[in-house]
Amino acid sequence: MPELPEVEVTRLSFAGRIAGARIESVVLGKPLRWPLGCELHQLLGQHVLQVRRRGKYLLLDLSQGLLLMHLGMSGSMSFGMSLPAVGKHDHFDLVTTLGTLRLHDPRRFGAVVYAGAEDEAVAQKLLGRLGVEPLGEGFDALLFHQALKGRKTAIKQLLLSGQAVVGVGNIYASEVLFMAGIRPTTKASLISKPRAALLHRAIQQVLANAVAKGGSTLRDFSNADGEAGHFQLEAMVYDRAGLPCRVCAAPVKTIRQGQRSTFYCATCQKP
DNA sequence: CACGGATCCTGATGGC
DNA sequence: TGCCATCAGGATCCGT
Repeated sequence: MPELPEVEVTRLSFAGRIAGARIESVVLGKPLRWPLGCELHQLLGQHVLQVRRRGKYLLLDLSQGLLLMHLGMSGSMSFGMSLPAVGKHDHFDLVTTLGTLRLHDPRRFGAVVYAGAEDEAVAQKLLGRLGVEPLGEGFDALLFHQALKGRKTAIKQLLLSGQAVVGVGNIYASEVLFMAGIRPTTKASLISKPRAALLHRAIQQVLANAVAKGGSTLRDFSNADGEAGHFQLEAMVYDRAGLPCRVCAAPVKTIRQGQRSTFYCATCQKP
């Protein structure tokens, strides 16, 4: 589910309510992608100072360290004072004085990892090589064009890699390339400066709009209050194979790139 | 190093 | 309670 907009929508839905809370207990379910990396008692009594986001990671700043949370493919969170009983796919409960933050993740590609205050390496390993934030000051059109230079891979797969810019996943990769008029199979190195500028702007606009719409709910994504997103209703090409392009009415095409589905309009998007 | 593919896991869907 | 293949919003690891 979660690309940058869904992660940001999740963050916005509980960050203000958990700030200042004291951790009272932690309940673990089945193993997630990585081990938590600490004993549970190390978390107890710590306070949640604030909730930040880096790429698709949620970062809970604790009194003495950092809790990194990732939603993987199928994760979602809920937050409240009286959540339902722990279910089959609830794998992490952070019980605090202000409510319980719960990670629900059927496929368990998600993760919760603790990085102690003295432990720079843990966070560095997960966050150290991420590209720039698309909605931040550091996302510059010229630098973005530079990042495409020398990359032989298809632009869609480069976007997914998170090396040039973070947060663009499989839905929004197809969407931003449609808005920029660029064929997903185009080699990144062949994209001119003006077209890179179009793509840069499309990334900013599509992601910001998706956050405003509450993200995309294809199957079961919801924010920490259980509310679904609505961006998918206005997707231009994603999951629209064979349907008429919303601009030119030609049928939307679908291909596989790196074992992921890509959607595009062969008329509106040029190689 | 850059690239492409396999891989982790569970559930939904559709063809037979 | 049919069985099997395929696909699903991510990201790491491994071979070339």
